[in-house]
Amino acid sequence: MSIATVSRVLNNPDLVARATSEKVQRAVRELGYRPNLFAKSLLSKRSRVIGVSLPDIHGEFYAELMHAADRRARELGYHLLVSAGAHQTDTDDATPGGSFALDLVDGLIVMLTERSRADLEAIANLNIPAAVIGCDRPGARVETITYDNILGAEQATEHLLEGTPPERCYFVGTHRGNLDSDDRARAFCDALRARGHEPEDDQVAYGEFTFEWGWDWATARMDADALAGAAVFAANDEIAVGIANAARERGLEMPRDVRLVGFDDSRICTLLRPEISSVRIPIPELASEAIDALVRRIEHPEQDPKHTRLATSLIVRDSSRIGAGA
Amino acid sequence: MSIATVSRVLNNPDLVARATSEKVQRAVRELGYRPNLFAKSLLSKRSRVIGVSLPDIHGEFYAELMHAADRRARELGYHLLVSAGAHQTDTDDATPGGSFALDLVDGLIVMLTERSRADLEAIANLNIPAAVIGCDRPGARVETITYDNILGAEQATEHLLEGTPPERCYFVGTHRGNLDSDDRARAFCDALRARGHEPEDDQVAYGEFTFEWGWDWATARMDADALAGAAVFAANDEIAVGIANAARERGLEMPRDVRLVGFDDSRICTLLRPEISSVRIPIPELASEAIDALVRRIEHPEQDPKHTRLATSLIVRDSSRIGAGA
DNA sequence: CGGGGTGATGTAATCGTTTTCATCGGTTAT
DNA sequence: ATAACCGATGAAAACGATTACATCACCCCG
Repeated sequence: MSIATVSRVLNNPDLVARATSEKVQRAVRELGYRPNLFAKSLLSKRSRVIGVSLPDIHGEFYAELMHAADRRARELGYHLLVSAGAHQTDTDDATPGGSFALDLVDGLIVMLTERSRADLEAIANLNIPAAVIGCDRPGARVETITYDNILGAEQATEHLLEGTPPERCYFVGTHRGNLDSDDRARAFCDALRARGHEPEDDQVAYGEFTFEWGWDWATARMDADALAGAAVFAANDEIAVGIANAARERGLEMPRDVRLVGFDDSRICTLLRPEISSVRIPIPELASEAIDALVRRIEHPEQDPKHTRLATSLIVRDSSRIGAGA
Repeated sequence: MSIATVSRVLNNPDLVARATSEKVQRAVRELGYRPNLFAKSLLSKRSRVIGVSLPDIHGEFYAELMHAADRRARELGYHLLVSAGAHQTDTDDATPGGSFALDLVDGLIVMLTERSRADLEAIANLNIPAAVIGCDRPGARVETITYDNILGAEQATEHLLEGTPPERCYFVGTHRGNLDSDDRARAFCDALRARGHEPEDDQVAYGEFTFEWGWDWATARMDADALAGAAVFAANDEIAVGIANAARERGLEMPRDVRLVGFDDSRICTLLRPEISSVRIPIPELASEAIDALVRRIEHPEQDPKHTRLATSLIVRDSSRIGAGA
C-alpha cells in the first residue's frame, strides 16, 4: 500500500479496487487513523471553519443565534469560531474581526448593530467570504441577512393605534445610531404620520437597551404628566419590562391604563403578568440563513451575493390587548 | 533573502542582523505578508484553538460563560471553537465533542450537567488536554472547575430557615441526575436535618428547569394545602419565577405569605417585583479559570491537573427578606 | 599567517496530506 | 500478433512554513 492509495480510499473510493479498499478501510479502523486536518487545510486552503463576530455575546438573543448557527453549520460540515465583543474591544479597529484569526477561517459572519462602526465596505474589503447580519445596503458586496424592523415596528404601532389615539403613543428607543432602534423609531413615526399626526418630540425617546432606562423613562413621564391612557412601544423587551414595572408601581395596570409592546419576543415576555406583547425575530432562521449564505459564498464565489430580509411578526399578548383589561 | 531568513525575522529576530531584519520587516509590511497558519500548525501541531462543548447554548448563563471565556482566551492568544448542544444531539456517542474537530483543537472545555452522560473518564480518555466545568471527582485526570452548589444551597436554606420552620420549607428541583439540582437538593435536606427535621417526601420535588414546572408545582401545592407561610428554594430562577407568578395569581404576596429563593442570579431576578433572592454563580471567573486551567494543561502537560471550586454567594432580595412584608 | 571561533545566511529536510503523472499488467480490437 | 486502451497502483511534487545543519566571511589570537 502506498500513501497515495490510502488517500484515494478516503477521498475517491471509486478510483481504487474493491479488495484494496476494504483492506485499507480495515487498517484505518484498527489503527484509529485520522487524517491530519492541518495538512489537509494547507493543501486545500480550506479549514471548514466559520468565524462569527458578534457585537457582544450577551443575553439570550446571541445565545439563540449561536445555537442555531452552530446547528446549521454542523449540518454542512463546518465549525464555528466565535469572537465575542470584537467590535467594542478593538478600540478603533474599524474592521470587525480584526483580532480574528482571519486566515484560519473560510468565511466570516458579522452581526452589526451600530451605524458608524464596521461598515459593510470594510467587511467586503477583507476579501474573505462574508455574511452580515442586521445591516444591509443595496448592492453591498457581501451577503446580508436582515430582519424586517420596519415591518415589525409598523405592525406594533398599528396595533397600538387601533385602541389609542396617535398623540398618546410613545416610542422608547436606545441611543441614536443603533440600527435596530433607528429603524423602529422611523417606522413608528411613519405610522403616526399615516394617521395624519406628526409625532411630537417627546413621543420618541432615546436611551439604552436596559431595564433601568425603561423605568426611568416611565417614571419621568409619569412625573411630567399621566401615563394613563397611553400606549408605549419599546425598542426591546428589557426596556418594556422597566416601563411595566414603573407603571405598576404607580398603580397603573396593563392593558387597562397603559398598553405596552416590546421587541425581540424574549423569554421574559411570557414570564411576566400580564404577558408582554412583542415583535418576534425569527432567530433560528436568521442564523441558519446566514450560514447558508456564507457557505454558498465560500463554495460558489462566482455567484452574486444575495440580500435576504426575514419577516418579523407581532405577538399580541395581554399587555396591549384591546379590551383585555382587568 | 532566503525564506529561512524571513522566518527567523518573524520568530527569532535576534538571530538575524539588524539591517537585514529591518529590510525584511519593511517588505513584510508592504506586501502585507501573513504567515500561513495551516503550515504553522502542520509543523507545530498546535492551532491555538480551544474547543468549547456546552450541553446547550441557551439562556444567558451560557452566553455569559462564552463571553468571559472568549475574552480570556483572546488574552492568551487562543480562539474558541464552539460546539453547542453536542451532548444531546450525539445520540449515544458518550464522548462529548464526539462530532468535534478534535484534531483541530489544542484542548477541550466541556461543561457537564448530567450525571450519566459523558463521564469524566471518557473525556480523559480522549487523550487531549481538557478542562471540565460543573463536575468534579477527586483524582480525575482532567482539570475541573466547579462552583460550590452545596455552599450556595446551604446559605439559601439557612436563610429560609431563619424565618420559617423546617417543615414549611420546600425544594423544587429539576429531574434527578442533574448534577446541579441533585447537589442543591442534598444541601437543602442536610440543612433541614441539621435543625433536627427529617425532610418529608413532599418537601423535595423533581421536575424540569422551566417556568412551567415552577408554576405547576406551586399550583398543585396550593391545591393540596396552603402555600402561605412556606419558604421555597427553587433550583433555578426560571422555576422560581413560575412559583412567584402562580403564588401571586392566588393572592399570595412575597415575602409576606411566601418566601422564595432561586439559583443563578440571572437577569430576571431584578426585573420582577419584588426582586427575587438568588444564589450567584461567578460565571466570569468560572470561564476564565477554565481557560487558564486548560491553557496550563496545554502548555505544561507534565503538571498534575488541578481541581478548582469557586464559591457561590446568596444574594438576598425582597422575595425572601424577613420583615420586608408589604 | 593560518586555525578556530563567531555571527549571519543559505540549503534542504520535514510536517501529512492531495494530486498529477508514470508505470504496468491485462484486455480488447484490428 | 500488435497496437491501443484501461483500471489500479506507486512515485514524486506540491502546499508554506520551521529548523538543524552546512557554509561562508570575518576577526582575533597565537
